[in-house]
Amino acid sequence: MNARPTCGKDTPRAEVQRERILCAAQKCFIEHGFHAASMANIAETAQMSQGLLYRYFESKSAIVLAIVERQLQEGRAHVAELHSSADLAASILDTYTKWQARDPSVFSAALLLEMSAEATRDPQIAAALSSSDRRIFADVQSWMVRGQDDGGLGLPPDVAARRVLLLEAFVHGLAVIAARQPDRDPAPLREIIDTFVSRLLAP
Amino acid sequence: MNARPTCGKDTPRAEVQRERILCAAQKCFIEHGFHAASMANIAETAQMSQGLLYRYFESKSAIVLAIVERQLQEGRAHVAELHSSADLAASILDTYTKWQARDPSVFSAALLLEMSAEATRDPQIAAALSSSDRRIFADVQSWMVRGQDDGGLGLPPDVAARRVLLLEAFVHGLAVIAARQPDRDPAPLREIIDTFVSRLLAP
Amino acid sequence: MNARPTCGKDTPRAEVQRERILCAAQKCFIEHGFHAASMANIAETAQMSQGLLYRYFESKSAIVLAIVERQLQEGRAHVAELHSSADLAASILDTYTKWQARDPSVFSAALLLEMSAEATRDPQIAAALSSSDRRIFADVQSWMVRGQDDGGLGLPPDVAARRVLLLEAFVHGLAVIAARQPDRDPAPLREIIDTFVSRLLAP
Amino acid sequence: MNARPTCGKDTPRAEVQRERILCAAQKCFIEHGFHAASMANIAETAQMSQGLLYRYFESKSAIVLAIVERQLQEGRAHVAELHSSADLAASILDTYTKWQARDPSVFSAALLLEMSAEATRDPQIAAALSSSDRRIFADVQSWMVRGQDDGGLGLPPDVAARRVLLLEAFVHGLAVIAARQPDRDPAPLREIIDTFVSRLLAP
DNA sequence: CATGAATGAGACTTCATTCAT
DNA sequence: CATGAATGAAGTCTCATTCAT
Repeated sequence: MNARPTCGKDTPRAEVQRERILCAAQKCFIEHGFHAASMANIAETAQMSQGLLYRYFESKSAIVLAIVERQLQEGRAHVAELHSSADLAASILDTYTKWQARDPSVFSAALLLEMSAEATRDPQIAAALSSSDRRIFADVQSWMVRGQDDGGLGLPPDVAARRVLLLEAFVHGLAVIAARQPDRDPAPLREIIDTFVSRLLAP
Repeated sequence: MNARPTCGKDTPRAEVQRERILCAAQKCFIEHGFHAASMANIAETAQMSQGLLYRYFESKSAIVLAIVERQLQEGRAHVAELHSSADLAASILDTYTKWQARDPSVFSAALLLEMSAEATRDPQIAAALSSSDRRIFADVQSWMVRGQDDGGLGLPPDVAARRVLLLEAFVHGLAVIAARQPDRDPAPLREIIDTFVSRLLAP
Repeated sequence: MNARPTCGKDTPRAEVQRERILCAAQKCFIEHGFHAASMANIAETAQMSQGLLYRYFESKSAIVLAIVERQLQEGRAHVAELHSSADLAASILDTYTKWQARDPSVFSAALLLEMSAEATRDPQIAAALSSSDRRIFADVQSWMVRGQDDGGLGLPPDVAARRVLLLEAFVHGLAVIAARQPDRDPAPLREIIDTFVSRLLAP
Repeated sequence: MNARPTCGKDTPRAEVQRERILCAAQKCFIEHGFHAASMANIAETAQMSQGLLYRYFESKSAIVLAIVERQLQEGRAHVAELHSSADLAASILDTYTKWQARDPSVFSAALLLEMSAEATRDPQIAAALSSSDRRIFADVQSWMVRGQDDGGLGLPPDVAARRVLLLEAFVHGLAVIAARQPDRDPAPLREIIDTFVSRLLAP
């Protein structure tokens, strides 16, 4: 019954292998999408046999979920930087630029969108996204509420809540634009980001 | 409730069949995603044999492409209504509400996102989206440029361009939010849409 | 979701195909056992593609179950002949002889044993066997209870019940012997069957 | 409850390991069947690595064969007790009761049946069963032939041979009944065993 | 025009077995 | 002696596509 009786340990080896698999999987998922990417694909990219994948992950959907959570973590990290940043606009622009460049190393607009679409159908993914979104929301809101001498914006909670939502929509919208318009001139983007941010932060 | 709400057009026989297939396909794609939906699925939903699908479409990906173009058309129709609307905010809210409700009749946030992600990988889809986006962009921009006595905003072209982009990002971002947060209270959304629109249209 | 939307019909064609598959499956199961026989095996024996098997049976275990029920039916038919037979002993000997000869056409001692063992683990098979056994038990018992002028034995029900059980054990035991001792001289078998039957039918 | 009830023999190291493996294998085979039980399963149950299994057994089928021989030995031991027993009927009833209870400690009706079915296909198993059966046959026969003052039955060899066969069929038949009818009331069994034995031993 | 039976490739997954450590 | 990571073949099942009817 139990496929991995003595393996689940957090031995460094196992962790390295999981990383290798997740790296490969991320690459494949970005390149082909969650469904079109095959385990054969992932195994080849990770330079291991297909069978070995199953020593470290119970199923393909477990890998998908791990990648989803990984992306969410990276997203949260970005956001953390973001609101600690002196220059919110620069940070958003940086994110957008990476999305548009399709740098497969870390972050991916396509994955963000596919994850979001998949959340519509897969309850596990929906739960992961929901939990992550709530955490990010709270983080950003608390930043906006914090006093200005603490690096915050000093907004009342209800106002902050609305602005977080506004920001969330805008940033996610940039992901859609990055995916759909890889050749777009980034200059106007810089401008609208600046506009948006300055108006967002205005009282 | 009715499976084919927009299908009853008075078209020659072949066109009717294509419509039936596309309606079925749309339903299936929304429900399962482009890859997870099968031809068997579509045929069953369209109440016809699988073989017949191939008389009207060369392959599954041809159906996908047709659906993509269909969605884009519907999107353009929405946008046309939208900027002719006296109340832009109400129109956006209406769209968002349908997205969140997952009304399978016409429009789908999940499909919008999956299409956008897929554009990253499939050149045909990318081309379709790009062409459609450009057309929408031009439409909306020309509306903004048009004089206020013509129902426009009377903005200079370069300013209009930036605002279109801003609007595009915002609306697409709402699709992401609708997909990821099906249980979210829509009240704050109404507020931020109002805020956004009023500031957007402001000079 | 539904793999065979318009197929389950009892068209003659479908019935023929199901028969072909079951014939092939029976042969394979007898030859290799339920688990060791593969779908590839069955498909090849039935001279069709593996995929086609799934148009007529939902899964391998559905085929196994169908074969189990088929064997049980054949068993019941044998039993029906058996107790209508003027010569019970000859009928049992005939069954034993077929078992020992491993005639793969209809009946199989190996399958009977494997089924019985599998009933220990698979609830569906257990249910099928249990239901069939009960029916056979009742049939034979009612024969024994029936008056002698009706071709029965005229036994009281409780006595009949014990004799049916005794007979059941003996016949199943012959299946084990047939499986384990393919080269055994059948002569002593004839004798013990005669002995057993004559003592069984004695008052 | 204890996983290795009969394992604690005082043997050199290697023998102890083999025993551990065989005990684990027996448990797994009873629980899942010969084919469905995996080496991973056995290793886990034996609390050792999979690799180690191969130090003591050449292959899975070697383990299967060893288990078969083990069961046969236990069977012979039972039979030895049996015919030395003052009360044959009680001994058979005891065996049947254990079979029906599916006491995993030593003996298993399911394994007996699966072994017998497998003998139909695997020559090695067939040979093992055949040899064991012959030995048991001779044992029991010689007991029946022995004089009554020696604890035997004092039967002539040819009569004895037929009675052994009869007994063999009956006892194996009980195994089938035990496997197929786990919920059967054991009372009638006691009665038919008594009947059978008393008539068997009668001259 | 329409059907749906049929195919073959390929998907995910399991497993007996080997081997470096 | 012992481990458990690794492999590759094989298993079950799905699916886009074709074709005789």
